[in-house]
Amino acid sequence: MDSLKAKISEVIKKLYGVEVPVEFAPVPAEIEGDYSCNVAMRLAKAAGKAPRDIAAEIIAELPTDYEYTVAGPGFINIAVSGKALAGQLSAAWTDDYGYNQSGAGKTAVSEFPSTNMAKPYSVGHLRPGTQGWAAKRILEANGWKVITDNHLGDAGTPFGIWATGFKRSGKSIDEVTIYDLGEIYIQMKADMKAEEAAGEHALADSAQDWLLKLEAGDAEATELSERFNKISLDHIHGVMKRMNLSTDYELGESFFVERGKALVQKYLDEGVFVKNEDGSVICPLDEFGIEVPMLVLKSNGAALYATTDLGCLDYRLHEWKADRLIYAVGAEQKFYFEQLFAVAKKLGWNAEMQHVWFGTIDQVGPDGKREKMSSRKGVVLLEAMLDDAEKRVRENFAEAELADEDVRRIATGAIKYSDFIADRKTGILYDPDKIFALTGQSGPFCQYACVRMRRILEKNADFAGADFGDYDFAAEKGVLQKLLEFPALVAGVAENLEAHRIAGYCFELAQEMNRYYENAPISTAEPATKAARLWLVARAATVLERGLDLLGIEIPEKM
RNA sequence: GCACCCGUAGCUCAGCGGAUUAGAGCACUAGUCUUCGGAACUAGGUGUCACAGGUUCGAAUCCUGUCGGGUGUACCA
Repeated sequence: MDSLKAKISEVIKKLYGVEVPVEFAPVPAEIEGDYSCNVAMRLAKAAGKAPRDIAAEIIAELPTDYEYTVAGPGFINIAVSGKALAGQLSAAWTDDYGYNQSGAGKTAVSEFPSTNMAKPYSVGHLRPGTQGWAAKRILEANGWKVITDNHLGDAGTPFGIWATGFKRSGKSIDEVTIYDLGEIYIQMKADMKAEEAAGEHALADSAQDWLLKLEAGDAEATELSERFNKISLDHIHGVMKRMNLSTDYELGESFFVERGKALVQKYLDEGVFVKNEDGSVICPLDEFGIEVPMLVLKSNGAALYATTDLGCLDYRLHEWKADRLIYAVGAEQKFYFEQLFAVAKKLGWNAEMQHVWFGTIDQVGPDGKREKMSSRKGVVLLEAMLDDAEKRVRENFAEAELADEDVRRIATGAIKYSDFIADRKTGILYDPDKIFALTGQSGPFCQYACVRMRRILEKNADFAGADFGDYDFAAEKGVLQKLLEFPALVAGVAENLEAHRIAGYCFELAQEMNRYYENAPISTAEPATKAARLWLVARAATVLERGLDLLGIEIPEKM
């Protein structure tokens, strides 16, 4: 089809002397043709002619390998035979079909899930993980080298709050679990809020003290921090393993404290940053149209998120030589990242910096209204969600006698896919019955389609690769068109990291296959037909698996 | 106040630079099949695409305004 596009461009240039982007779109089922092209309408104004007349003129110049019709207001509809489509797929097929090398030689860093070590892994950290992982896989499919880094929240105020609350609780460090620590943290946050409202600040001061002690290398603070971090990290690793997520690095905030502070001093000396009377340091951003300057050092001299993030940014750009930085973080931090990226620009740091933000996870509140999930309202923990998902899978697939690993694959497949149904910018409504749905547009539906294809291929393995003569591929047109779309889709989502378009594609392909089986029997077909159909199924299976892989969704052995 | 995001079917959401009769899933109803794996497939929609203007041969899509919801707005992360 690419050669036809080029030919159309050529004809347009010859006839009208202009260049117009030529794209093909699928045609609605009721209308004759397989692809439609709207160039005639785009040309109408420049050419000063009616779109339908232009379409006719263009068609007269085109090769006769295809059938053309002028439809509607001036679409050129192109009819392609199934055989021609099969020929195209065959010609385009390689071992890495769907992938490309547009990012070859370039390095990206994808930051996720940036877990807050103060609390147990909650549903709130679900999206950073799924979206950040998809960003990594999508870029890799486009030839990028991708470094992943879990930017752990292991420094800053949370430690101070933790330490203060922990000492107050009187608990033993050898007994506390991540759940205890999470409760302590949440209680402390509430108490501090009440304290602030009362005009007091004993707890806040204590938290700041602990923080300063830690940064100064105080022995007790260091030990507490290490113990807390180990408990938290073990927990995070456990949950990530169940989700089949991992990162190459876990350079937490604490790793960047010194680097960040040194940078602040450096740019303070150079006059880029400004010191306030109270001792805090800011970076003015007026020239970027941002009225609120970025605070890069607290008045007491302690680092804050911006300090460590600046150090981190510097590290990624200059140590890892990154060309592109991806931050999979919620929408609440949009303004923060606008500031951060502006600071980087001001410092002359050049790289593509992208905040891959996403909407909140909402729930239905007691009043029946949709509201944001939050710790105070009783947050759903990811471990509990995974347990629930696995329980539902076991119940629903009781007859299949699934292996534990397959149960896990299906459960996480359902959870992950639900995150990719909508555009990442759209908030998600947490509804367990919908997330764990096994029918309709869901992860299990797609996984099932893969398993089914694999089984068909296995059972008919002896026919694979056999000659399929002059089979017409008439029944396969829908699937073939879908398969031919895949490479452009993978390339198309690389810029804005729109994983939901991959998810939609996987569903459509799975659905297309289900329709296909209805009227195209395989095992009972004539040898040539059978070989042809197995050839198609093998390719569809590969594409569907690759699509799901980009979303981090695994395929179970059986289900 | 200002900035950003959003408003599409009963519900949850697609609709990528404007284009053929605005789609999918869920739910509901009725069918199909002696099932290569039925968790399937087929059929069934009277939607002021929040509202009002504008640009255009053509607007859910672009522009302006209004209303409604969400998020953010320096010592939290």
